[in-house]
Amino acid sequence: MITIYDVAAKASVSAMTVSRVINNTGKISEKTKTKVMRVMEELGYVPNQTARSLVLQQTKLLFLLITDIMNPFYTTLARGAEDAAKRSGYRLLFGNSDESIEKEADYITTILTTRVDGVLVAPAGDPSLPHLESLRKHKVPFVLLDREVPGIECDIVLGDSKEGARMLVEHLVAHGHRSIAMVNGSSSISSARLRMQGYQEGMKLNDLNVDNRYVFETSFGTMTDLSEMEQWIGHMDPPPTAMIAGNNVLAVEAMKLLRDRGIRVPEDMSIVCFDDLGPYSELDPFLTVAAQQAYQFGYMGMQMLIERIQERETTVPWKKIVLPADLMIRRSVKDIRKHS
Amino acid sequence: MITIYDVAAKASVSAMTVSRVINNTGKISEKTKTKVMRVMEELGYVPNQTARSLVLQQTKLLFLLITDIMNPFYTTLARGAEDAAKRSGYRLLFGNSDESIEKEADYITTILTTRVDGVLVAPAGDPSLPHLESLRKHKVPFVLLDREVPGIECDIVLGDSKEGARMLVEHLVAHGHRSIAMVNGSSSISSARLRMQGYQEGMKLNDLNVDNRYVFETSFGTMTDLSEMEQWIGHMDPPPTAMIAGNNVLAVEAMKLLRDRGIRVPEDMSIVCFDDLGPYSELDPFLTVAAQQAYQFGYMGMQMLIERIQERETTVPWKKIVLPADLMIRRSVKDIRKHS
DNA sequence: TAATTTAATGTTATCGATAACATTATTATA
DNA sequence: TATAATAATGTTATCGATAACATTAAATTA
Repeated sequence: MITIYDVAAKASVSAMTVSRVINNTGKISEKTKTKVMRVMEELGYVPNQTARSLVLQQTKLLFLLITDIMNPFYTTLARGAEDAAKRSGYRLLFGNSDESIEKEADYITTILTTRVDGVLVAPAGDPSLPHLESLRKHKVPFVLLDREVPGIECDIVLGDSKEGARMLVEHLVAHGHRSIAMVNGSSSISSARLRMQGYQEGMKLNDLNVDNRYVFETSFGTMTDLSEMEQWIGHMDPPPTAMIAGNNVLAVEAMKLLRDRGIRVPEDMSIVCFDDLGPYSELDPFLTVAAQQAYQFGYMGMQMLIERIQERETTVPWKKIVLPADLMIRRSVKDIRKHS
Repeated sequence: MITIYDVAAKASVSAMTVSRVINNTGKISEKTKTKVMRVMEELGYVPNQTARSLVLQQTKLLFLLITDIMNPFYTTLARGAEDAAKRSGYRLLFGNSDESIEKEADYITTILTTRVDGVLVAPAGDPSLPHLESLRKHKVPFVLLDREVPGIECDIVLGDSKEGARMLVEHLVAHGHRSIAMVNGSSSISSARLRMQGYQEGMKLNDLNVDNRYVFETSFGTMTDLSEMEQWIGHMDPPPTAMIAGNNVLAVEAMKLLRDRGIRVPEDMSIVCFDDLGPYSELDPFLTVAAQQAYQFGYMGMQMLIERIQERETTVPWKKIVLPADLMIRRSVKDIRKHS
């Protein structure tokens, strides 16, 4: 491997001079600069980031930990994070916890040993607390995405889950629905809890009662076992006229199960959900969704992280950004009002 | 930051002894081992991977470079690669070139400076050649995914693009279609070229002629400008009865454009494509596809890469794995045969 | 021209770990 | 008990870069 010393020797200068040329620091004469650059070119020299990181005590690496790489919400978010990282000269490492606390634990270890400069993390849920405490203890700056974790204070980018869910209820009610079910992710996840609250509040505001048999809790993740959900969908009697899904994955899965039973969307059942489907929003039944600004989650989160890293002051208060959800009305809700 | 020396001091041993405990090498007495482990625990010591990488001359980091993080083919592939990497104790860095040679160049620089142990790369196209030559020159082992690059010999995992395309033609012909269009990715990408060849051969085998007005070339990537494609779709006269898309993204985009013009799938136009839609294959129009084994691409590619890294012999010949495409017949093709 | 800046380059120590060799402690054998 | 063998631990050099300080060369000023 070509090192800075090989370059130095061939250019008949010291390693330090080469270093100065590379980093454009200090004073170097035009002549030696040109000579060194030519030699670097000739030898195909590439600086060793590992050695650099060791002495500089920074890796210029950031880490993005998401919970479901198959979910367009997170891939879009990843694009945003990537763009923001690149703009500031950081490179991005990346991991996928699959909504599992155990896999998340592995990644936390990786993060600590890799000495990344900072972490963007969508936590698997409330049990992520010890992981975050571990990051805090080792002074690794981090920003949470999408989910709060009780017990930890930090920078965070959130969606307005409660208001979004209320909005979805209102939309259904406005189209005449009064019997509305809810499939949601685990209640150990803050966004799921808030969506549930928004659903309940929305129902109450419209004098509708929340029937627990119409509420089902499972996992937000792709590739989850669907048998229990299938049971639930088949056993609601009488069936609701509409359903809210806690995220896009659940909506698509619910739809699949409904179709298996010969129930059509939206003719026999209306469905709305949180999060858009990315490029697949164009596929029938054209889901009506409370779209979250996935790209912004990643981009703004990354900006906050980088600011925090570059911050010398440790006294700056934690920042919290709440992004509104945007109702995209498409075609998965049937109007069942009795028109006058 | 807690270093190995802090641990050594507190445990009243040398750094080397601590190192031996960490790596479980050499001989250490039970007593000191326990003591050192307790001290590490107490101090919350985590080894510095950067320092370790510098002396060991390996990072235990691998890099996966894909061309479209929004495409379920690549996210599924990424899952496979991640699983295989983890099984062998490697961590995975990740980048998204967005089908752009320029962004790819940036990532190549990152890869070289980061001194990763190996790279899995889905090249942006034939112009990726210098990037691969650069990896080769710096002795970074790599495995190509999905696309060949003329001029470079290496390990590679491919899909059987030509046969897959022929299969799609056959399927359409079997349903009475004789006027079949093709939207494809750039011909500077080997898989796109082979799919085009498969299409042409399939047509000839059925005594159908390939009308160039029915063939359109654009980019495989999500978020590409669609105006030219829109033009093309609107100007085919007479319109074909069926269309083959070079990948899933193009199929979805084509469908969107068709719908904008009031053309229904499959009633007015049949569509088939390469690559499945992941979780979104359940959304109408239930695309009939030549599904590639995306997860296997990632998993097997990663295995080949790791074998190559651990290989001491440099004489082992390059390996080439060709995975067959699997025809998933769903509902996007209309049967237009005149039944007897 | 000598003295003083300032520009240009070099030397040494360091980051945190481990390899290779060195030493000391312990046990087994003669 | 002396000696060899082995177990346990320690010391030093090294990976490739850069910071901090040191030195030399060139330019400026008195």
